[in-house]
Amino acid sequence: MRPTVNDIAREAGVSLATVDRVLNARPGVRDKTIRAVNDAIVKLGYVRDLTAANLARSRNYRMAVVLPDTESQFVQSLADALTDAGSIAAAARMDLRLHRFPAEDPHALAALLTGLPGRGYAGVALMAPETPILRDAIRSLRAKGLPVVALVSDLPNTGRDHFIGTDNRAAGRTAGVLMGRFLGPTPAQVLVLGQSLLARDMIERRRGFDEVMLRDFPQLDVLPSLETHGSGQTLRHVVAERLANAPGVRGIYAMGDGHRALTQVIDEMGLSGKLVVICHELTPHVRQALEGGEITAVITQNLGHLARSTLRVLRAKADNLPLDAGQEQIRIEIVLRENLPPIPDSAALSAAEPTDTAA
Amino acid sequence: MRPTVNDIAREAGVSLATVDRVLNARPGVRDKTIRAVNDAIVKLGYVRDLTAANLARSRNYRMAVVLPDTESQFVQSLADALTDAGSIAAAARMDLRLHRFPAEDPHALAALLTGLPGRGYAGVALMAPETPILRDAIRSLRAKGLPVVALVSDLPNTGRDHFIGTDNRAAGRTAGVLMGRFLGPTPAQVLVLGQSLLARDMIERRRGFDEVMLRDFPQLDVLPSLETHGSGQTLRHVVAERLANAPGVRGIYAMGDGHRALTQVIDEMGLSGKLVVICHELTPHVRQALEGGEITAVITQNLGHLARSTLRVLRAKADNLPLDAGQEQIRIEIVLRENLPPIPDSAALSAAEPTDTAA
DNA sequence: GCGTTTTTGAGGTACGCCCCTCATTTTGTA
DNA sequence: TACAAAATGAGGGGCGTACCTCAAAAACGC
Repeated sequence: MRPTVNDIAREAGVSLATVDRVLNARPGVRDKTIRAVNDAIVKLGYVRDLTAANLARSRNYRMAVVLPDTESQFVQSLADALTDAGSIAAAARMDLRLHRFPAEDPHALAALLTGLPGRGYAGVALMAPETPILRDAIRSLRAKGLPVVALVSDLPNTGRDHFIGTDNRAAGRTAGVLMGRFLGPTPAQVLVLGQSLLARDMIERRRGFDEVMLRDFPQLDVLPSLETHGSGQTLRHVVAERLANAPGVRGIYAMGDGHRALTQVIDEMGLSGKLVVICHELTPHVRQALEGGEITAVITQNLGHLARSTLRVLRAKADNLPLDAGQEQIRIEIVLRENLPPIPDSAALSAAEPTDTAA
Repeated sequence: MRPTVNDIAREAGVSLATVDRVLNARPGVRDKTIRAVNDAIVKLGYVRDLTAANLARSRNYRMAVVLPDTESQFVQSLADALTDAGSIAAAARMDLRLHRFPAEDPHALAALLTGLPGRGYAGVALMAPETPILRDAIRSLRAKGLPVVALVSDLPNTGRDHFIGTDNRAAGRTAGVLMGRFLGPTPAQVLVLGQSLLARDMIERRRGFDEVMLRDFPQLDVLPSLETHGSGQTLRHVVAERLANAPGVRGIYAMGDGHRALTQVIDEMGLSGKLVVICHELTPHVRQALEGGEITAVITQNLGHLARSTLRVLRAKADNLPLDAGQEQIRIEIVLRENLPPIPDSAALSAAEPTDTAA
């Protein structure tokens, strides 16, 4: 049997009330007594039963997740992953609420954020580009005691409590090595695409990519980035034009989204499988293109993991508890056709339930 | 506020006792009443508070983890990861016990396993090669109601409840593509090492590797596997001899362990960075060799994830609950020097704790 | 309508912990 | 030594659920 608070009290020769005071860091206990209790805790190997503690506290965690209203598959997949994770975490008194803001409107975002406190929220997770007005909004949230967590793209100068996502520079470097090694020693040109060169993650990816290319693969000529501004139309034109005019192009690094348009151009020009194409984020389209051969490799992050990590971090921050750094690290994953993770069947129930609410 | 059993009782116009009977599928309730209660549950959106339920049940989960007593870094890292995960899960009434068995003694293993029931265990996770006697032991465990989970290497013909690990065939394929693409179009020879060609995982890796090599990289000549039988000595000799006599060898695929010896040979022959070396499992040695350039790429699985997954699966099986298939999938990770995950500092406490036991 | 069986209600205790109050003891200080 | 202040003990109510008992009510068969 696991030891309980009562066992500690007996072992330490103090009352339950004192044990409670020590465990919950309440004032009015002599150092000597504190030590006695802690000794008993160590001796008995006591571990507080968190489920019972939370039950007693009747703590619940309403969390806001704020995402841009982009219709991109990535954001959509992220939202899905968060919703999934949230519905499971509901059993642990989590209550996740998704909010969307107009992608290009920092003021609307700020208004949304400042409206959050007072509505019972215990924390906020946020995916957004950094702007001065956002910085202020985040500061004000934190001043009101709400932890703020940056999602996918970091907000380093806002005082956010935590960043959940990959190191984009390292991701860019990884794309670089793959590109370099896959292209081999023959000189070639590499096209780089990104919807906007202002976004922090794009800049960092590009920096990491260039770093490796310059250092390790001098035979490769990396062309200046092409901006697509999120438009499939633009991307198609720009890429088609480049591929037609620069016959030395043997690799494409797509830093942003617009994968569908890219795949189309490649197909139309009959170049599927003949180029090394590396992009980010394993969305359904990208998965298909990997299988089809239009895309060679994908640098991605596990959105399920990211979503669950978000919930754990928000919760830990709300309770002011430490994090398990190893668990919260979002890895940079490399996906090729050969290690494409199978799509888990959502109906993978491995056991029946006595009643349909028990799970 | 989340609805509770009391709310259901009120809504359905029945007593608490009846709600309890319905929720826990106890006998003696009319169909009509059951329906009324279920309607109330749906209407209020009731979700049973699992933590409170488990508390009331005073359910605890003593789980056995059985590993070979190999001194390999991989098994050691796995044991560490499991211990870590176990100590965290202790807060959720988990009680993980590690057992080791003599690696080459199936009888000792079987004896260990058959001794487990009756000692309060609720489940077993096991990493071991499949033998007939093991099959029987597992069947007998399951007959006694203990779920059995295979770790790292699957035990498909034993009726185990679940397998936690990667698809070794796909891992071999992944190693194959990397080898092929990294070596480029120039003809070359590839050395394959494995400690024993009888182990299921080795066979599957080799099969996946060959599959890709034959199909996609005909210019590469994959030499027959060399068996090292887990001896660093043997490995050193064999590899040195081959490298000296076969100047066309430009790639090494190390399917098993013995990475330390391999790194040494490569260093001694001044071949660091000149060969494409691909191996499995990111142990501390391998990490070092990746940074040093002796090893080019590693196919690995996240042991922290694997350990946590093990606990979740054991628990779900013990409670006969469904699994989140997506979460429990162990991915095949590709690690290069550029995306080497940083070692999380174990003292990465992001917040102070009132007492050192509260987490 | 009777007795019998089945269904339902009422209530209690427990799980391990949190959080509060009030009385009592101990400690430190003048 | 007396006194205030600090530390400790004792105890109760609660979180949401599980599981038990016993009595009361309803449904059933004849």
